[in-house]
Amino acid sequence: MDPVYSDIDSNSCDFFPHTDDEDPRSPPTASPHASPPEQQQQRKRRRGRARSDATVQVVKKNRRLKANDRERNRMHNLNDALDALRGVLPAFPDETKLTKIETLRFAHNYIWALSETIRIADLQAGKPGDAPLLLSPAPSPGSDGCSWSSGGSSSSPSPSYCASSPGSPAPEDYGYLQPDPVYGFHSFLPGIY
DNA sequence: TAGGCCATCTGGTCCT
DNA sequence: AGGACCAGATGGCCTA
Repeated sequence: MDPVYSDIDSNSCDFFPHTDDEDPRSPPTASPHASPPEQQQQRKRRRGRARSDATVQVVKKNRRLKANDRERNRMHNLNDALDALRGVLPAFPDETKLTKIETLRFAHNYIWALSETIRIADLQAGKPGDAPLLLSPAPSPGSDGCSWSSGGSSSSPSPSYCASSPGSPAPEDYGYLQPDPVYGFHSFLPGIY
């Protein structure tokens, strides 16, 4: 089990074990002091006010806990979608799980590579005599550190959005599309080569 | 030990 | 009003 989750369990298991409208941890509001009858009404009013303040606090807290729960679920859904995306991307032999940002960039590059493959295949279909040319086996990073040439094509949109992504274009990122010395570029496009 | 990655909390904003 | 979304803050875990 992920240690984070165990941590969550240990820390937040009491965050939402009950419904929003009840709070067993509500602080007692009874005053320990006795008071003269003439002050009872005032006290009552004051106590009523205090209780409503406490109630407001409890309501706010419950609302916050509920929002936290929703936010947690939302992020879990996001992670599930990310896992699903990892599932359709070509797996690496070392089974290293891609980080979130790696997954997104990989997916972007992968889609682009597949699109290029289709586009170039269509071109080849129109020119049957030519030597087979699919994807450029060695995409070269552009000056932005993230785009690369697409086999001499100038019309195809090479992946460049990530250039605007802060902190990205590390060389190892577009390495997904570079020929791997061990597994080769074809490992990037299973079933096509 | 520093840095990267991650999950969670939180408050703000926008939308329905 | 309440939910969704977002970004910043925080702390834990892991690895070089």
